[in-house]
Amino acid sequence: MRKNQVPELPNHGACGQLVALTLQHLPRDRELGATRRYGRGEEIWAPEDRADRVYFLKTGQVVIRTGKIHGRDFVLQLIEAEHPFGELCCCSAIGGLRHSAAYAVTESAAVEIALNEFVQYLKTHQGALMAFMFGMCIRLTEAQRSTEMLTHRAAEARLGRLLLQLTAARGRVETKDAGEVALQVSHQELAEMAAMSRAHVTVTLGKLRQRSLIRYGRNRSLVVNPSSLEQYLARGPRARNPVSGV
Amino acid sequence: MRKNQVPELPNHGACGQLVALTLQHLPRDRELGATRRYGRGEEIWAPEDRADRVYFLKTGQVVIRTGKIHGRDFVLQLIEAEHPFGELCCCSAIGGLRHSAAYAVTESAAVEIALNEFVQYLKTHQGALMAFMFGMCIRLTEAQRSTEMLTHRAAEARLGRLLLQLTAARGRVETKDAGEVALQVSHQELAEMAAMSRAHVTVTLGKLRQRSLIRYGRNRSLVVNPSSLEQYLARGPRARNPVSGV
DNA sequence: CGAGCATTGTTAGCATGCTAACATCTGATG
DNA sequence: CATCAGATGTTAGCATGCTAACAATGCTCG
Repeated sequence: MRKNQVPELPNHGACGQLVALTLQHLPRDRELGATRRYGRGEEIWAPEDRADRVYFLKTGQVVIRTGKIHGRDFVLQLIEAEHPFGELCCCSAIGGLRHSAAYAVTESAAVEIALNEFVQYLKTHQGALMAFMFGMCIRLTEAQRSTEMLTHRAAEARLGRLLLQLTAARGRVETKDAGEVALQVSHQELAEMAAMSRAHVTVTLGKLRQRSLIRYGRNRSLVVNPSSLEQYLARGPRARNPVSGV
Repeated sequence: MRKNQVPELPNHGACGQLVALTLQHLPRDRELGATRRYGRGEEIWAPEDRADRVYFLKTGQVVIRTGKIHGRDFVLQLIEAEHPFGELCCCSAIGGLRHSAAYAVTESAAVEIALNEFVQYLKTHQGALMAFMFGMCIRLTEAQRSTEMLTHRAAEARLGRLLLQLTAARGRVETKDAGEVALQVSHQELAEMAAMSRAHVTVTLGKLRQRSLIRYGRNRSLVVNPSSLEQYLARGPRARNPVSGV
């Protein structure tokens, strides 16, 4: 009785863009927070810093990692312009500390707001609070997909699922009819997201390319065919024959 | 400049209990949703079901999994009484579908609320919305910790971190002075959370037991010494000597 | 008590990902 | 053009987790 029946709510997949709280929803008059600038690769916070501020990225790109960049740690999240980051409240942070690290990928600027100030703002702006809450739901969904991706131990499964996630989150449509999506990402970056070695990413991508599930080359972006890839992964590791190359 | 300075906000770790929205915050007069009952092991939703309802668990326990229970899938989240689940809004769900599965672990009862009804309630109850938002922050933090745990490929690291997570989330204090925490969990359950095989969980727990980082036995609960374990894991896999047994 | 069942313990052999090292290719830079 | 840095491609050997199967233990229930 709870299967796909008549949709009770319109199903508009991309509505995340519309409802999540972004920089545009904050007051423009600078009464909230102050802008900070970061150079390429600069640390924004470290694991042992207090989680007492929220940021909204104005320009550039920011990456949230599981730990300091020179350790054996991985990427948790990529933040694009306009979006909030560091938004986990002090209460939810373990011991009030970050337990993660944030770095500017490229030269970046972000509005930094003290947590209590931000919470006060949300309390007095119902719409912003609602939007922020929806944004949190979206983040949580993404985090759960990452978790799901990481539970796959086989390289093709893990990397394949990561690609599907990325095409959904930040893909650029390549061919309308074939439904292909282009990604701008290096093997190194994929390795850090999928928690694999760079070498193994290269090898595994090569296998997917042989099967024509993806296309790429030096200096050309990675083009994914999500539906074929999805179908391939759904078949399960057992059902796969080696590529029948000759 | 952003290191540990004077705390700007009180650091009360357990405040999650106080601020997250639970069943207690909903109106008692049943104007919201209806109670449903589930038998032990019964499916509450499947991956292909529409994500158009929110639940609050009244009694029992519920588990959210990455997929149907007989496949090779794993545990995303455990839900205890009073807490909400299925709370990812339709917008954030991919294509409006669940992409996860929920099962009653034990005989359970839950209030089921249509999503639009719930959103409407939040819109008209500022406090509930705020509490719900904080709850989402907590969930997101937990999800990111799970992700971090899964990026560790070595068995001791992954399982050890899972234990630390569990002691923080649902541990029962065993000895006050030694700071030990007891967990009620089977090797099978640990395997499903850490995405390992059951046999390997047994072996790895055995190693941790040999090092006196944990205690357990048939029919006795798993007792963890979080600080020693934390310290042990922080040393890193390379620094470890084999157990100097004799 | 005895049978059945779930949990924990153990092992051999296999599959697969990682490390490390090096090769190739491309674009940028002086 | 020559050089360099970064990205991709490739391989051999090793480390480690998994599969599968079975043993041992303790609880539950007739």
